[in-house]
Amino acid sequence: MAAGRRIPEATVSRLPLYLRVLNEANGSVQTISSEVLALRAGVNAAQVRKDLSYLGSYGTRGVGYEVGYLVRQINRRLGLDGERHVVIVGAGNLGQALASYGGFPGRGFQVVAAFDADPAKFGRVVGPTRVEPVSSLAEVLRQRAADIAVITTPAPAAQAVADVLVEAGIRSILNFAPTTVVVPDHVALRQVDLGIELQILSFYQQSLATPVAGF
Amino acid sequence: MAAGRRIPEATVSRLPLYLRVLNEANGSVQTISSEVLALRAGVNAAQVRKDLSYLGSYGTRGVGYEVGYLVRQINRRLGLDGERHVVIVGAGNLGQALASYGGFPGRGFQVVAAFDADPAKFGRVVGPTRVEPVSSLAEVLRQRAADIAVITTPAPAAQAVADVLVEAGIRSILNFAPTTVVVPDHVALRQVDLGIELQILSFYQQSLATPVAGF
DNA sequence: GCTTGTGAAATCTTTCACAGCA
DNA sequence: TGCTGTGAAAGATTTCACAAGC
Repeated sequence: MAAGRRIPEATVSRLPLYLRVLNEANGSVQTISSEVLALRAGVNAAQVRKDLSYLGSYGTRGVGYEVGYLVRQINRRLGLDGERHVVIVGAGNLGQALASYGGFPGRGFQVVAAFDADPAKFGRVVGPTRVEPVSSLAEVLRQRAADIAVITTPAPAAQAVADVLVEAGIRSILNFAPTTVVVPDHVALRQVDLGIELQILSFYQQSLATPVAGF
Repeated sequence: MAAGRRIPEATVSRLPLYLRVLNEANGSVQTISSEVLALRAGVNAAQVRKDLSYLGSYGTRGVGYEVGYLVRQINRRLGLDGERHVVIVGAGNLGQALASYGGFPGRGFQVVAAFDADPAKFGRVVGPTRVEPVSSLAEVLRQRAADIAVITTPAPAAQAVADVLVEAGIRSILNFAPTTVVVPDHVALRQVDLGIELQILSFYQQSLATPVAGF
């Protein structure tokens, strides 16, 4: 009954997590209950049920959710049906790491190109492809029907790269450069700052330490 | 007046973002208004003011916030005063990328060791250190007074590594392996799954595409 | 006049609790 | 009986709007 509704942002951010748990469980079990799924995902069971209810009524009362079927529904709803072509701009350490990242192929993401501004890196093998000059970006993007671009350049280059990507017609950008880039409304943008993760962790650590009274 | 209160989780997750903007602005201006800070951080100005009010009343009405002073207050509140020693477990591509990640040194994080299970990698230079055998983990952790551990191993090894880390007395863990690890309550844990970022991006892209009517 | 700091309102998210169905 | 699906309650977060202060 909730099937047609808009999915809350908080739910969207948890669906990939459920997907991960479901894929790990797949093969060993046919069905999974909200309770088990919640336990493995580290959330509350009611939350799992509410989240999944936004996709539709895909569970069976008294039984649980059919794993394979649920995986397909979540994938469909996240827009992860087909294979997606990813290009990586910036073949430094992080770019190389992502190009050969194990978590991509199994999830439908295929790295089809990697770029860098440094001629010394041209031709070097990174993951399933080779480094190409950033000047050929626009052309290669079209040739290989790229869907998603990942920016792993140093911060000062990020905005210029984003501009070229947008100009070349890319619609999704994942930015790992530790600086904010601005894109037009029709481009989906997600920013990830690895340094920030460590800073937040520091706060958690501190707030765990402060009120401790156990012995 | 709000200075002593508990800081909401949502606020904590934005403070590092403000820190980034402030550090970029530092030097070129003395003070910054909530409006400018909000614009550059991509949030609402009222939100910036409310967030900063949890730290105390550090702004000046009619003027704004003194940049250097605000940076120090945020750092202090996040527990980022001193230098923190980071060890990286798993010297694959991602581990190497993090070891030489530019975003760490300027933020007070120093990589003091890197480990791997593969003897072929022992001694290899990664960032400011060399790869050591994971069997020496506990000993090295204590020797170099490590504060934070980053797990960049393949998924199957992550839990075992986390167990060793906890046993060796580490109090903060950042896990990049695409699997959930479990640690005792007194350990601060943060999980980052790079694949999930791409999946969420796919959803955004799709939801942008769906209701479009512009021309 | 300009910008902060903050109650109060609006909105979003989580959790509860139980009816409904296999 | 067991587990989903979901209204309704509780809680958290965001936004508004304006008094207070430089």
